[in-house]
Amino acid sequence: MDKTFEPRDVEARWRDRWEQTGCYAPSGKGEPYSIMIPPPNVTGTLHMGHAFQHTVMDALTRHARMSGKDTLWQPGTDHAGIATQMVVERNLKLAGEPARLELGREKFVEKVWEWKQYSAGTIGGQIRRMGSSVDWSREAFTMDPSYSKAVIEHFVRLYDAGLIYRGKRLVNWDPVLLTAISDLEVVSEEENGKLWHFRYPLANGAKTADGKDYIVVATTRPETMLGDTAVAVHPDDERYAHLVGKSVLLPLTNRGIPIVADDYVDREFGTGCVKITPAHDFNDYALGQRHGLPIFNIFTKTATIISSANDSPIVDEIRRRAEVRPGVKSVTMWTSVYDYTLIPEKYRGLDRFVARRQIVADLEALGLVDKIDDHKLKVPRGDRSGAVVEPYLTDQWFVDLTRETRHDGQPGPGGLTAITRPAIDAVESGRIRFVPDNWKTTYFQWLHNIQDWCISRQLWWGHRIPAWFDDAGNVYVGRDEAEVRIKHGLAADLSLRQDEDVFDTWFSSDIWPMATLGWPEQTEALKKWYPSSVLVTGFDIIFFWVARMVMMGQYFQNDVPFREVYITGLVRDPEGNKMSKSKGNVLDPLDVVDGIALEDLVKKRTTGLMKPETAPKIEAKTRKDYPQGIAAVGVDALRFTFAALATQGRDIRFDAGRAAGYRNFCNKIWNAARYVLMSCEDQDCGRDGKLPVELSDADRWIISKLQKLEAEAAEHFAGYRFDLLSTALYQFIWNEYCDWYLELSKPALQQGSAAQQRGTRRTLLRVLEAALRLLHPLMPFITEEVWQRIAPLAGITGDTIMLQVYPRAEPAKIDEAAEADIEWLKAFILGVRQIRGEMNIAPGKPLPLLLQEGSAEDIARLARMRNAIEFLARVETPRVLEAGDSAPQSATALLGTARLLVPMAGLIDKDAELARLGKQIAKLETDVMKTQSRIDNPNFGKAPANVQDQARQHLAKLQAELQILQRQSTDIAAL
RNA sequence: GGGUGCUUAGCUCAGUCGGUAGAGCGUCGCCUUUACACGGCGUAGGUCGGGGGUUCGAGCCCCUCAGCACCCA
Repeated sequence: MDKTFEPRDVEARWRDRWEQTGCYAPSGKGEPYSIMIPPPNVTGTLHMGHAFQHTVMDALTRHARMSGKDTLWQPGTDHAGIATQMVVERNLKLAGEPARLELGREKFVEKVWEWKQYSAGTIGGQIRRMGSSVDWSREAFTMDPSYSKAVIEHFVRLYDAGLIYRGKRLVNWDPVLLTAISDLEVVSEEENGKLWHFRYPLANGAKTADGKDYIVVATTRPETMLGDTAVAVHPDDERYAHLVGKSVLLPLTNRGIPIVADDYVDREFGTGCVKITPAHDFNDYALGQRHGLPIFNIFTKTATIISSANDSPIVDEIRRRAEVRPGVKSVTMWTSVYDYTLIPEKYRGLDRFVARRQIVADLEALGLVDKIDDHKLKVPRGDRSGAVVEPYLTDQWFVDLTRETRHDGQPGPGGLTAITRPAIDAVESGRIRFVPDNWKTTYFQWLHNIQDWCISRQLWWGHRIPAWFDDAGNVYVGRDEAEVRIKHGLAADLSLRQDEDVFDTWFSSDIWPMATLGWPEQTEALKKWYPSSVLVTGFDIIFFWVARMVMMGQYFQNDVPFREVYITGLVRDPEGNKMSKSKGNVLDPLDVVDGIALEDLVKKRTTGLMKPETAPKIEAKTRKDYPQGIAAVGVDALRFTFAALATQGRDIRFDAGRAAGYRNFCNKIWNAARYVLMSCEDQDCGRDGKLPVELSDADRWIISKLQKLEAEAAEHFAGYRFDLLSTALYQFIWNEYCDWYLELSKPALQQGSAAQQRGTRRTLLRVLEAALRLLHPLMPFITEEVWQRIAPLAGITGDTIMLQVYPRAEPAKIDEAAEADIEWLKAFILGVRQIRGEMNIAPGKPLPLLLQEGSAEDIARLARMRNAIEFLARVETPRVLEAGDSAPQSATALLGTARLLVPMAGLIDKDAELARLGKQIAKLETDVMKTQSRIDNPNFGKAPANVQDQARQHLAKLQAELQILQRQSTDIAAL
C-alpha cells in the first residue's frame, strides 16, 4: 500500500466496477426500500446542494442495501421548462445563432433536446463520480415518452373529474419571457419608489366636503390610470361619504368613472381615495368583481400600451360566469372592455415606464399633480427574468384547489375536497412524517391558504397541453386529437388546433414518484416501491414540489408518495450567503474533490456572467475565501464533510478546512489499515479457530466499544442524524481504535504469547473490518479499497463491501469490566504523559515510576497490564510502594485514590512542578467551591437522594484530591 | 402584519430526561518514536446574546428585550 491515501486512483478503480457488476440494482429480495431522486434540472451542472443531498440519499441507500432490503434509488432529470429554455436561448445568443423566434418552435425544441443530452450527460457524470448508487437502468426524464404519457394522463383524468378549468384570470405575467408564472415564481422585494398624488376632477359640479372640485388619489403606478374604471373610498369614511355614487372625470382620457365604497380601502393610506384598475392589479380586480366594474386592459403582452385592435389577448367582450365565491358580495354581470381607441393616441405603443413619465409630465402640465412622495414598495419580479411582473388578464389553465364542489356545477367534489384536504390529512394523520418535525407547520400554512394553481405556461419547452380548439372557440380535452374527436363526436373534417401552451414543470414532476415506476400502469415496480421510503429535499421546494406530490399521490394512488420527508439545510458559502451563479460564490463539488487552483477558480466564477460588471467583486471575494485555492480532498472526504455538517434544520456553511480535516481522516484510516496489514499478512490471525486464541483486556475493550458504536449507528440512521453518526465513527476510529487500540496491539504483538498474538491480530482485523462496513455508506471508496485487502485476512469472502451486511450490535459482547480496565489504563498513561509533557521531558526517555496508595485493584491491574503501560507510557517497571515505604520527592499525577510518582531527581525542576501543581490546585479549588455551595444551599435537601449522594461523593473526591496536591506542593516547596 | 428558526471557545457547530459545557479546525509548546508530519504528545481558551421568572439545581422550561436569517401576506 502507498504511504498516503490517493483518492483519485481508488475512486476510478471502483465506481465503474460497482455499476457494471450490478451492485446498484435492486436485489429483488427483502423488504422494499426506495428513494426517488429529486430530479435535477437539465440546465447545466450539479452544485454543492445536490452533492449534499445525494450524499444523504446514497448513505441511506447503501445502508438499506447492506441491511438486506430490496433497495431502489431511482435516478432521473427534470426538463425544467422555463429555466432550460432560457439557458438555450442564451447559448444561441452567445454562439451568434438565430434567436428562438427566428428559429421557430420545431427547430428551437430540437436545440433544447441537444442541450438536454449534453446536460444530462454532465449531471450523470457528476453523480457517478460522487459514488451515488442509483439504478441507472431505470433512469428517467420528465419528457421521456412514457413519462409524458403519464403527465397527459393525469391532466386528462383531473379535467374529466372537473378539477381543472380554463379561465380568464389575472395571472402574474412576465413581460420579458412572455409567459404566465405562478405565485411561487414571483419574488417581491422592497424597492425605492414614489407615491404620486393626482387630482381627479369631480364630474357634474360635485364638490368635496371642504369645497374642492377634485379628489386626490394616491398611486405607485401612474401609467395604469389609463385603465382606471373607478375610484374607491372606505364606506365609513365621512370625508367622502356624500361622493359615493357620483363620478370623476378621468384626466387625459375624459372618461367618466364612478366613485364606489369598499372596505378594502385603507383610510389611513394616502388620501383614502384609491384609483381602481381591475385589469392590472389583483386587489383592484377583486374589487372590480365585487362592484361589477369593467376591466379595461391597457397593456400588450410585452407591457407596452396597446395601440391596435390586435394587441390584446382580450379580443371580445366576455361575460363572467355567475359564481358565488367567498368574499363576493353580489353576483354581477361583468364586462371586460377592449377598445384601444379609449387610450389617447399619444400614449399608444409606449413602454410602461416611458408612459409613466409622460403621464406624470402631462398631469403636471395640467396642474393635476398634488404632490409626489418618496415611497418604499414591494416590487414583484419574475424569479427567472428579473422583470417587473404585470398582473395580466389572459386565458390559462388552473387546477382547482379551493372549491368544495366542482367548479362546473356538476355533481362531485371540488379541488378542496378531492385534492387539498387529503394532502393536509396525509401529514396531519402522521402517514407522512417530516424530519425535522417542525417543517410540517410550513406545509400546513401553505395548504391552508392555497390558491388555485395556474398550470399553463407560454413556453415551447415542455409538455404541450392536450386541449384542442375548434374555430368557434370550443375546447376539447383528451389524450390526443383522435381521442378528442371520438370522445366528443366531432366530424373528421372539423378543423382543430392544439393549445400552444405547455404545462408548468411542477405539473409534471408532481407525479415523479409514481410515473418513474410506470404509472398509470399498475406495474410490479409501482406495487413494490410506492410509497417510497423517504424523500430527501430542501425546504425551498416544500410548496413547489413536496406538497404537490402528496396531492397527486393521494389523488391517484390513494396513498402517500413517501413515508418520510427529510428536509436538508441549504449549503451556503463561508459567509453564510446562498450560493448562486450571479453572486459568483458557487462551487462545483468536483472542484472540491479534485482541487482547484485559485486562478482557475476565479476564472471559472467570472466567465459567462449575466452581469459582467460584477466580476471584480466576485474575484475579490473568491481570493478572500480561498486564498490558496482549494486542496483536493477526494469524494469520501467531501461526503463525510456533508454528513458531519448535516445537523437538523440548519443551513450549512461550507468550510473547506473541515473537508481537508476529513481528508486527513481518510489518510488515518488508510495508514491504520497499512499497519494492520503489516502486522497480520502472512501471520497466524486466529482464523481457523483450531489453535487457542486469547483475548486481552484491550481486545475485549475495543470489541465492546464496537458494539456500542454499532448500536449508535443504527439509532442515528433511524433519526437521520448524519452529524452524530459521522462524529461517532470518527471518534471511534481515530480516538479509540487508532490512538489506543493500535498502540496497545504493539506490545501485545511483540511480547504476547502465541495465543495472545492470535487474539490481537484477529481483533485488529475484525474490528477494522466492521468499522469499514459501518463507514461504508458515508465513505464508499476508501472503505471498499481497504476492505478488499482486510476482509480475506479476517476470513470474510465476498466481491464487494457494498453487499456485505451492515454491522449490528451484539449486546453479549459488551464488556463493562474490560472497558473500566482500559479507562484505568488510559488514565494511568495520561497521568505520566501529562508530567512528561509539562515538564518537557523527551518523549523517548524512560522514566522511573512509583505507585503510591494503590488499591488491590490498582495493583492487580498494574500487574496485568504492565507491558502495555511500560510500552505506552515509556516508563521503567513501576514500583509499588508499600504502606510504610517512604517516597522520594516526585512529580505527582492522581489516579483515582492512588498516586503516580515520577521521582524528580535530575529530571524535574522544582519551580516547574510547583507551578504545575499550583494550576491543578487552583482548578480543584474552584470546583470544590462550586460543589460545596451547591450542597450548602438550605433547600438542597429537596433534591432526589441519589443526586445528593452523588454531589457529596463528588465533593469528597475533589477534596481528597485537593488535599493530596496541596500536601505535595508544601513538601516540594520545603525542599 | 403573520409564521419558522438561530445567537454556546478565535472560527464552524454538537449538547438526548433540567444534574453544573463538548468536538473539529485554528492557537501555543515539545517531538522527523519502525501505520500515518494529511502525524504523535501536551496546553490554553466559555458571564452558553441581555434581563426577569419557575426550580434544590437552567445552555436546556416560561416571560421579555435585542440582534440575525428565512418563509408567507
